[in-house]
Amino acid sequence: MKLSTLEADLKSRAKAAFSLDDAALAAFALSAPPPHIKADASIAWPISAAKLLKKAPLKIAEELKAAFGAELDPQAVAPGFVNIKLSNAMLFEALKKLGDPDCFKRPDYAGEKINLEFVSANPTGPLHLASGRAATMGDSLARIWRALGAEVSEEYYINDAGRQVVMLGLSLKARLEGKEPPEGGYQGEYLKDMAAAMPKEASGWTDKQFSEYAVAEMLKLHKADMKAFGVNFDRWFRESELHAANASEKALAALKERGMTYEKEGAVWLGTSSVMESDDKDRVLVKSDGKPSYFLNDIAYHQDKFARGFTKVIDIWGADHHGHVPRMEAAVEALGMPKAAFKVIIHQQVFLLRGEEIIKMSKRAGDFIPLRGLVDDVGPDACRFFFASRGPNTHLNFDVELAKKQSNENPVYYVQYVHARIASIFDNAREKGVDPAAAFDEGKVVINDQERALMLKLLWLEKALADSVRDNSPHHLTTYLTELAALFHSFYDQHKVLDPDNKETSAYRLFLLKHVQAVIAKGLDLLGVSAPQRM
RNA sequence: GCGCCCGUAGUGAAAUGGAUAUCACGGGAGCCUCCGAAGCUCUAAGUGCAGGUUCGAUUCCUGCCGGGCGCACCA
Repeated sequence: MKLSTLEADLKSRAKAAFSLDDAALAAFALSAPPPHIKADASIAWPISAAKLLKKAPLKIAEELKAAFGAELDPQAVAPGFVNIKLSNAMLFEALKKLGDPDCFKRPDYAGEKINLEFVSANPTGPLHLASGRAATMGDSLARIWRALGAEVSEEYYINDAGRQVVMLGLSLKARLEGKEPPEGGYQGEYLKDMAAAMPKEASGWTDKQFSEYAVAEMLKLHKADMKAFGVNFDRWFRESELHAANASEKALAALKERGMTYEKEGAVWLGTSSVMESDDKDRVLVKSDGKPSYFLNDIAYHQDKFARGFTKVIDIWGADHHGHVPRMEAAVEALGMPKAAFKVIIHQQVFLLRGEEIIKMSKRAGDFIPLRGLVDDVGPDACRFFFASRGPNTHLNFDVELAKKQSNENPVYYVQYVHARIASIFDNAREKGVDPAAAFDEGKVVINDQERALMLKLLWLEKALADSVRDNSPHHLTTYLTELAALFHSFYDQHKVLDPDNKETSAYRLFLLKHVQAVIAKGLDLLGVSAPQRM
């Protein structure tokens, strides 16, 4: 029985024993007890239920304990915990369930179609380091949601229309002609490289052709960079697709029809504040020059996403855009979409340090650190594990030199080493003629403390995934994997797996390690990190 | 000024309101005749300040101090 199944089972027993409704049991959860408590799982619910039930917590714990039955060896402990232990048979059964490819699927994710948009950097320069954070978060979350049973489409939005793209084209043209980019153009070296590689006939191109060429080339770069980072987007969505379909006009018409707009001072406004009451002021949809605002285009884009049949539309934005969240939420609601179907995940920004100095990254000024360089230097595994290990709200100062120096001590290797070590043990078993899948008597094996800790830890993977989606962050998974790795390394140091004199123990330990290896591989895969056989 | 985010050991991080605050790097002391030492064991060091709520606060609330970001008919 999986821990989530066990939790549900115990919860329903509590529900029956105290004649309660679901709301009263909202806080009912299994959790891992602190190390000094000799139990496998712990329930703190009796303490929180004391007020509701008007009983002493410990009394509730005693009654809950009575409802659980003896096979879990439940103990009621002050101030009101119930601690349980899993029998060996339960442990083995639960471990075998981990092999099931669908074992993390949850019913509430069945039929969920999620559109997850992230990175979406402007195509005016190479991807810089900070994009690594959004890319890691987005792709890891997508993988985790898929493991839970959702369908996820990873999407990248390309602003390939508007003034910046014109400027990009003009800057490229200038470089081709050996001139400096115009005022407000892009100064970076990458346009010199691009100009150098252009076809001969380019000198006769129109400005529009330069723009299109530059965007197309930049897009190739972004795609290559994301691929090198292990992120595969399902859709690269161009802003120009929206314009070709008159999407902004349609979005505007929809908003007008729903009575959400008004005209003032020659512009068309959306009542994000006055009608929807979720923003601090109303926002312009059509500027007084008659052109759609960026906001309207963005609304059209989100309308398009919903029209494609997604049940959830999620954006990942840097904190520099957090002020836009209320207006976008209001707009989605104004379109008639359910509030809960749209979500913006905000992550704090990444600051780049060069020594003590903070680099103000600017594609225009050409001073920024490309993502590709770091990925090539330290590898995508170390990069992704590094970015994935922090919660979205940490304010991250990224020292490039330090990152290169420290890549050798990145915890990712500590975790990957588990996988490689176990692979090596299985190689060894084969060499010695030991059957790696030999049967053993589950009823007779003696499980030592470290093995028990390992087994339990494997079962808590479920919780790490649940926590990750709850907080929209994969960092719970990196923490979990590091803890699991520590338990393994400690076990490995003290216990020999292959023991020719004790075939039962060997078989049992190989069985255990097979599952440790599988969980490590699964966890790393959900982070987009490789699980090597050798290092 | 208003809004959002952050402040945990020397450094970087972890901890759905739970029990003795966890981990890595760095510091100190040890461990390779034995399946991979990218490892293990031991050790020193921490919740910005002041209140409040609570049986219980790193977590929630208020104020202060310190830092980041945002407050466009730009995209």
